[in-house]
Amino acid sequence: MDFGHIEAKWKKIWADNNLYKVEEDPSKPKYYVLDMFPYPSGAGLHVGHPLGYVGSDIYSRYKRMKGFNVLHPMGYDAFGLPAEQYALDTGVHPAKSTSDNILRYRSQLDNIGLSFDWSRQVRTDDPKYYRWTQWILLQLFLHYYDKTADKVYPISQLIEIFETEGSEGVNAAASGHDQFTAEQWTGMSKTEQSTILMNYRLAYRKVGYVNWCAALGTVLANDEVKDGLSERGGFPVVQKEMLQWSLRITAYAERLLEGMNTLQWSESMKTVQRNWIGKSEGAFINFQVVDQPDVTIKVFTTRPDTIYGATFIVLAPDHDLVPALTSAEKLKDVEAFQRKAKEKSADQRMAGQKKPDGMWLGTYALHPITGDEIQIWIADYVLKDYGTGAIMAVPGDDTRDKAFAIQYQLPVVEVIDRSQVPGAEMGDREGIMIHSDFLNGLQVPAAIASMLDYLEKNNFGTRNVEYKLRDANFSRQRYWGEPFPVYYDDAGIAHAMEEDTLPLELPDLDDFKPSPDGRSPLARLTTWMQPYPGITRETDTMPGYAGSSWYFIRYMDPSNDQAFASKENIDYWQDVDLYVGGVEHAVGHLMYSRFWHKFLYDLGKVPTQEPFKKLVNQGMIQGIVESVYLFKEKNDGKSHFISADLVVERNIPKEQLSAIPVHIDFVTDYGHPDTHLNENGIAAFIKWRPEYSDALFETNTGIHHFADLQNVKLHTLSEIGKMSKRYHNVVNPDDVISQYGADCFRMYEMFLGPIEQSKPWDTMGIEGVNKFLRKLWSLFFNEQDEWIVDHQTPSDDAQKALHATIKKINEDVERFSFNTAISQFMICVNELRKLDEHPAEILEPLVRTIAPFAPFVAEELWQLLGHTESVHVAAFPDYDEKWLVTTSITYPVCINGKKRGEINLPVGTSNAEIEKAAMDLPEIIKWVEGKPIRKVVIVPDKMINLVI
RNA sequence: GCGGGUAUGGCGAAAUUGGCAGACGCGCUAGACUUAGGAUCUAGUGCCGCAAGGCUUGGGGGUUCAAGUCCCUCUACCCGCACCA
Repeated sequence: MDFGHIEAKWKKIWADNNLYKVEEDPSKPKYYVLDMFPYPSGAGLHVGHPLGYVGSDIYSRYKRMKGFNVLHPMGYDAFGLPAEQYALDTGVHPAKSTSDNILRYRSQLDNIGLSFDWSRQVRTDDPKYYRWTQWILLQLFLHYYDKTADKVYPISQLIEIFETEGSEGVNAAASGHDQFTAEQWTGMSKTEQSTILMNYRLAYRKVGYVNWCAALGTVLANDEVKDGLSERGGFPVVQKEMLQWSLRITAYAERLLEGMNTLQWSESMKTVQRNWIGKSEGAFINFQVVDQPDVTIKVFTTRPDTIYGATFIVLAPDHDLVPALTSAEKLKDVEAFQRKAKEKSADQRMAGQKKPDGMWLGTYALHPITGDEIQIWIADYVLKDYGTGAIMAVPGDDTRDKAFAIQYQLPVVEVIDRSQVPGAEMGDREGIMIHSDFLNGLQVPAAIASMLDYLEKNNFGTRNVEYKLRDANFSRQRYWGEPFPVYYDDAGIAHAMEEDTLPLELPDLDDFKPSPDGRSPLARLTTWMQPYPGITRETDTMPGYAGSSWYFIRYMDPSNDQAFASKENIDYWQDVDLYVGGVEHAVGHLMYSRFWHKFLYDLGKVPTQEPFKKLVNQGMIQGIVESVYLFKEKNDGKSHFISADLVVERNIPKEQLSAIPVHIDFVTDYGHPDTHLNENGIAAFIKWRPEYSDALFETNTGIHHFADLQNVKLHTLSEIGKMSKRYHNVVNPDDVISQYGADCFRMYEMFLGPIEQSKPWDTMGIEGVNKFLRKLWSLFFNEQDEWIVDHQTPSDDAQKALHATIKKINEDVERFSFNTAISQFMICVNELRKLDEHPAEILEPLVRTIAPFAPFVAEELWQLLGHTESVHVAAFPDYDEKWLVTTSITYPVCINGKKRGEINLPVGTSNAEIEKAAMDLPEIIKWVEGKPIRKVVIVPDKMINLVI
């Protein structure tokens, strides 16, 4: 079998015939299988990337053969930080490097034999594409969200309301709560009006604290920041006040939460999104300030029932009311505290978790119910941007408040008795209220309800729902992204560009480096920034997730220049039936896409509320990281390596050693616990890293100098880790394919284990799949390479093997269990080889069954079987029950659940006969030893159990 | 700390509804063929035991005629969020 020849041949024929091109066809049911499109990074694909692609490809091919009209497209997420960062690293213009990388990706993807309809390819950096990204952004800019109707309306409609009724009747998602009459509105200047409208637009510009990453020279969204570092590159991120574009995703918080209930996503994926949205229900409660009747502090709490335990108030250090609430004698100290708090990085604040830091403002508030005077504090454990930035502290039932109260010796009042609830802890919604006046004796949930009613009836507060979800920052001070289709007039008022002037193309720029001062590279191009007097363009660009938030719709109608996709095509393809991609997009891409999709739904542009019905998260393929140990400090001035087994033996602390990742091609037992460098390996290592040319190697045969290596085995440290250039363990699919063929590569990736699971790339097992493919081939050709398929009548056993396989493959593919499907193929082929039959009647449907998995070999065999049409447009075979029915069943006979014998009985034997036959078995008689049988359980077609 | 997940041979794993645990593959062992090999084929391979047999799905307990699967509990590891009021 010459797979290289076969693959080259069919790749060409498929491309020449547009085999995988798909048209809208109302006569067939549609099915949309989508892969997350890749960033075309310079590193190319490694064997981990195609894991999901192969899975979705098998499913697509299977669905196609099952009669579905399958949309299975691919494209490139070409804009954004990764592409630009690569361009910066290499000094090549992003447009060029991106195009080069795309060519490389394409060739790698083609090598795997993926059935993408390339005529539908999209590139987010193509002006024909980002024209519509800009168009959607404009729609966001030109609409606001009405919370009463749960719908979006044009901003022009909001202006009409303001002109006729003022802000009174407006219940919209907004940044502020402006209150004005119609007269006041019409009396405002254009600038004032524009500022107010910005508070309502779904895409808006606002001054605020943002995640500024100086090393990357740009602002980042919350999901792009991990533990105070940028997700990309791991650079420090600080809070900086800047004028920025944002998207009002918070308007959709509740719908994003609710929509999840209809989705077939993994529980963990849904949980991550739910946590990110972070809904909590509770109440705002107002606290009057003593001696300042016109000042109230509004706190948010989810536990209004504990209000009798509220013994002090805590504000965030940067809360707006702090200056007004600080007494004269405390002013200096408070200001110093505020400065200190502001300087603290995220890390330091986390360290402060154990030791709360706070200060009394010197003033008091009135407890709304008891009328007690309680102290007002600031503390860094209260965050400005959650709730109201102020809390009522209940040290009796909140661990943080309690720690704080102990630290500063503030009063503690217990309000819940949990002595009757074993295992319940502070903060749990269990127990009985105490020291709480009319709530006393109530269970916590009842007390919450009762207190909410009480607060609202007496105007002490109102019910409220809070979300952790923040509006998404949408400005990047970078070159490689979509320009904003907006301009500013001389008054600084933002205006939407006219739709028919789109796209606003990204100008060519040679110096695209970010600037450390936060100005976008585009600002250097003054002729572009100010094309006409009185018009200034936005020089920030959109973030990476802009183009990826809607690309799946563009595939439905990729070359449309009248709309982002035609209504007919969207109505036909509807939504993505199956989306395959990595878990790393849990809160970024998947959240933004759902948000944009819901917005487009509200505009009446798409027919579904959710874009991705079913989501499968493929695992990562990990690499084996091999390292050699080097002592960090040895006083002889030489590098001193030590074998990993000695490190364990002598229990050498890891701090004294550094592990240096090594290339492993020159080592014998790749990836196994006893992996080592032998003499040749060490020689190769020294050649590769000449700085170690006079190193010493300590092994269990003593200390060796490089010059006199003999019988040396330097054991390495084998760990499972990321596949990365750094660890010299990247496996390129092209290399695997050239050695074993694409079909073998595809099947092996699937055979490795369940698709959702992460697993190390272990080359040992690939031989098994390779062997299987050769065995498959040997059903068609003998050792002399002669065609041996005949037209004899197949045996019943052969029929049974085939039809059992078809049935199992059907079930396994439907539930995405490709590893078990491949096992079944192996069983089937072994069976047929044993039977030594080669009937076309069996082999023809077998080829069709295996075609989604091994498209090249199947196609070749299909042609050899005399077909002129591709196997990939043939029908997936149906199995025939008649070959699967059995005439007799072998029952295991158990005594008390333990198998003691076996009995073969014809189908349809009555229970009484089965029972009698079982008890007459000699083994059973031996085991029963005449003891009475208490009970006989017969599970139909399964087993017989006797209870003695 | 909160939330989610996982745990099965030497290894990757299977067991779809509570019904013969370990399919399939790797590795290993023995044998055949051999220009002596990282090829191919055949057989064996969970553990203990000479055997009969016993034990076995992270540990402990429970429900059931029957538990990898259901319930309780403990442990370890992985992932996400993290002063969210």
